[in-house]
Amino acid sequence: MSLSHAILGLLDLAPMTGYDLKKTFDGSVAHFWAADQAQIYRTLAALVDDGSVDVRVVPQKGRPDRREHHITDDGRRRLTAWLGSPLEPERSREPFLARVFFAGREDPAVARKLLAERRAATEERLTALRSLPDPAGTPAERLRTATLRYGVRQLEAELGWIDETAAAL
Amino acid sequence: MSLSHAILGLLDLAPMTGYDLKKTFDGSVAHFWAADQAQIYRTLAALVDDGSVDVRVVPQKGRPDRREHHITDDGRRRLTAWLGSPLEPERSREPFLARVFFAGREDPAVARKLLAERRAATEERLTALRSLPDPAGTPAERLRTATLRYGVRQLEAELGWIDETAAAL
DNA sequence: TGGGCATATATGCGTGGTCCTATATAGGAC
DNA sequence: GTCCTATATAGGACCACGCATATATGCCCA
Repeated sequence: MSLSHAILGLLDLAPMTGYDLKKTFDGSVAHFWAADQAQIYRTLAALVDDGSVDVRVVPQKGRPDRREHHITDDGRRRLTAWLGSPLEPERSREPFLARVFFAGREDPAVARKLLAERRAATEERLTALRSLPDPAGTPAERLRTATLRYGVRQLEAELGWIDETAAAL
Repeated sequence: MSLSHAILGLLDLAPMTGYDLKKTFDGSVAHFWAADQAQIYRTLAALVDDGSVDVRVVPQKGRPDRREHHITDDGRRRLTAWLGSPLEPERSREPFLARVFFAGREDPAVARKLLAERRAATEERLTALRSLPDPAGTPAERLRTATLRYGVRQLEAELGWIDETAAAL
């Protein structure tokens, strides 16, 4: 359940409503974490239950009240514990590679189409990543922008592999 | 539900029991797909239900009967349809990058430890990948080994990023 | 007046998936 | 004799998640 930790991390930067969190996930952390709106609200409720977060209702005129979620000391402790805990082994799951692996039973055109489609998608994601601001500031900011550079490197490596593989067909 | 397609793909290469499939997932396709044993049996049952696969029971002495699963013509059609269908957009979920992103609130030692741990894990996976045989044979075999080279490229890119990022701390 | 968009929260349903445990048998190690 | 490993299958509990949908309101634009 890394989503709860990601939420704690974001609430540590600033108190937010579920709605704010959704926008943040879709914006500044989309390159490494996608979150469903319903799941955000559910996880938020669980975090309130276990005391990691508390809610302050801010009335608004003309709009539903903001239920602003603030991280608690307990929440900060859990965040710190997570950041210091050993890395969980990641289990791979890459549908694209699965297709490549099995594409051999089809006409060569299928594999070519696969690679071409992926190339387009990868290029698109690369432009999206590169257009994001990359100012190196405080150490904390540098770590955050490093996650963007990670994406750029991975995508560039992928383009290289696609071209090599397509050429070998 | 890519697992069902991965299973169909493997059964297209050779008929197998659930047990065989588990070994295959842990072995030759582990670099791009991890599968839980219970989930394999459940998915296999679903594939039998929808006619993609049929079972031939092969009695054995001293061991439980082999329930050998064979792909049917319907199954082959579904496999082909999947291989030709448009790529699903992949939603990212990278716990490691999430940690890096939020590590800024901690002592610099935390980020350093994070990168060092990841470096070791990445290096380990690289050696595992490189030790696998890589003979270019038929076009189908070349596509399968291409998925290994994909992993090598990604891991190498990651090592580069880790070193760059660690140096910038 | 009506439509579309932004703000804001929440439930229900289904499903894919992980972990744990149970069952059955044989061979080899200690 | 007991324990471990390999072969082989499967159910139960639980969980995180994705998608669809509902509700409420105010603003702007046509």
